[in-house]
Amino acid sequence: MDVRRQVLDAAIGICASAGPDAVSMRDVARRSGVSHQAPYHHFGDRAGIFAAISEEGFGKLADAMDLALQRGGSPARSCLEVYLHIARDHLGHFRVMFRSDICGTSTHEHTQAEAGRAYAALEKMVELTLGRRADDREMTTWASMMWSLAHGFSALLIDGPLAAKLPSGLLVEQHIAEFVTLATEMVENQAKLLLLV
Amino acid sequence: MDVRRQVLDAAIGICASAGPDAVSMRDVARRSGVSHQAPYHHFGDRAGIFAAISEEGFGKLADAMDLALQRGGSPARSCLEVYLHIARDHLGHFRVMFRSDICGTSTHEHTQAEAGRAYAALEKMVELTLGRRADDREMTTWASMMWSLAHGFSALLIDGPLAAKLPSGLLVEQHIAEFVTLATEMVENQAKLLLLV
DNA sequence: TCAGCATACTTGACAATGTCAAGTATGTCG
DNA sequence: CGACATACTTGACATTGTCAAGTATGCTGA
Repeated sequence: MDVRRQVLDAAIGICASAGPDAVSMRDVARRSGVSHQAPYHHFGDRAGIFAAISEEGFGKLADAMDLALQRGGSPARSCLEVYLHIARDHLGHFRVMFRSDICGTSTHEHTQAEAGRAYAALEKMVELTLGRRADDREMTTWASMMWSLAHGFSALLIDGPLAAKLPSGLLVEQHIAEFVTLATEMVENQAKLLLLV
Repeated sequence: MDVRRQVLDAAIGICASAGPDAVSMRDVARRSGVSHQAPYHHFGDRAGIFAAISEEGFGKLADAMDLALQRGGSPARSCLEVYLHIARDHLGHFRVMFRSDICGTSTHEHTQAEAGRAYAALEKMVELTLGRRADDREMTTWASMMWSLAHGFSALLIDGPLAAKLPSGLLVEQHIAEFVTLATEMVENQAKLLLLV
């Protein structure tokens, strides 16, 4: 009944199974049992669908990070785990979220708002990890570093050549666990070191 | 005269300016002054062009990393700098190298060989940074971590939302320098710590 | 009650694209 | 000289994104 939702879900499904490039306006319309122009009414153009998927994805990420930080435990570890979890469990969203090229000119307003919420959670996590306030400069550097760890690993594992490089017999889940442990430990050691100086 | 090279360069240029999705067989043929089927002779299909670009890109990366490691200095810092340099200076290649979806089914043989060379350089760098041999398990974890730092940062800075998050007045070059310094220091501290235990 | 209007679509058309099929010209080699 | 590979070209086809113009349905204010 809800055409918008059906079209969106069809697109998300295709993104997860075959990637965003395989999403076609006419195909998602067909799958939703409507005419080839119905999606245009809800999303404007092809980029509009991707912007909507991206918005939803960043929303999920922000919510999950907020929740993880609220729950306590190591902030760095929690956020890394959440990031990887979202990337793997919402592959359709994740594959779109960082493709600004297909989401249209500088993305929609709502999409940027959700991305902003996620970035705010990231900064919160950095502050908790550092154990003190940081100025703009240091905050940006640390946020970039944490984000790079989480995002780089997700990207390389999901669509990149990393999965193929795992030694035989090593499960992906084990590798993820070891990565998260090393990254968390390293980051927290560095934070401690900075407190001492 | 060299149609293959002309087509490839046209495609690389479009990747750099508008992204791989904007590359069209007929367009690159037109730009090269040949018929719309000439590129098919050299590359088989659209994916073939991307596989060739990817091969060239990984080749450049592997060469640059080998050279950097040979030159001495901090291996971690050298490789991070090289990775960022390649990503920014060969944007057309970089945007394709990790898009396995558009490079065809599990990519071409040659492409994988070049990617393998780059990965070997990465492992060499990890070994130098750790200051000792590591078993498969530890090597994979460390390689993932270093690669994630370099790749995540490049991806977020170039096409992701990171560039927009820089505090006003902070140049991209400055941010890169600070990122590299923090990441190098952190990684090397962790390596030292592991040697003590 | 009914005209006016917004919402949620549909049908029809068009240029552009990826790719298959079949041609042609230019070597090169036994 | 003839067989064959290389490097193209011309022609066709289904599919795509999108513009333009229609239609049906529900609300809303006079």
